Amino acid sequence: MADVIGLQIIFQTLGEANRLKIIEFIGDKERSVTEIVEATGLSQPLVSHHLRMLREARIMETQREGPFVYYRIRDQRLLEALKVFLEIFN
Amino acid sequence: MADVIGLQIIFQTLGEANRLKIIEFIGDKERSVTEIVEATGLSQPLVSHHLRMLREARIMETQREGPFVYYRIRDQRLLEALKVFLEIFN
DNA sequence: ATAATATATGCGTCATTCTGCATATATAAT
DNA sequence: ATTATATATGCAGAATGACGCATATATTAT
Repeated sequence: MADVIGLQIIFQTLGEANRLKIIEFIGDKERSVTEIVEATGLSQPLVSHHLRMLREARIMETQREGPFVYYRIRDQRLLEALKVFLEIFN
Repeated sequence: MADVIGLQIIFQTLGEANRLKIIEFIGDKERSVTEIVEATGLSQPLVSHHLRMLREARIMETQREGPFVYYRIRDQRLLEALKVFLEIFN
């Protein structure tokens, strides 16, 4: 169970309400920034800011298609791990 | 995958280096505050402070035995979940 | 080239959190 | 009661992070 300290950035990034909202909205799908803005009600710069953190933490990855940038969760096992956390802490 | 927002406190609490050190040291065992202080090299008040947050987040639970307070991880499945995170993010 | 839409970045401010230090409380022994 | 050890708490300063706003960059269409 060594190296847990390396997870600091991950948990730091997950420990913010708006980023969790974004993750919950994206789920196992792909979503453009605009879609995320509309779904969350956050300002576009704020969403971009949080998406950047999620990408830099390697929680999400992006794919540009024309003028749109689609975000998705990089490793779908993360969603399973989140379910485990939900079981542990109601 | 709803309610993920409820995990904010958990991830916030896990997203700090000293607390991760404490978790890593405790593992599946019980440890007194003094043992944690010695193992981490942190000051005793600082360790107490972080332990309080871990307890309030229901990540850890305590048991007093005489003058000692032993801390342990409340649900051992958390350790498995951390392993999954380590697999996802090297 | 200009305009329109989509996304990203820079900066200042406010709020939150970590830490050190001093001190308080709890338990046990003499 | 006093002393010693174990743990917890209060407060102030420093560091960090979120947010709003303005603006920059990228892409497509006219």
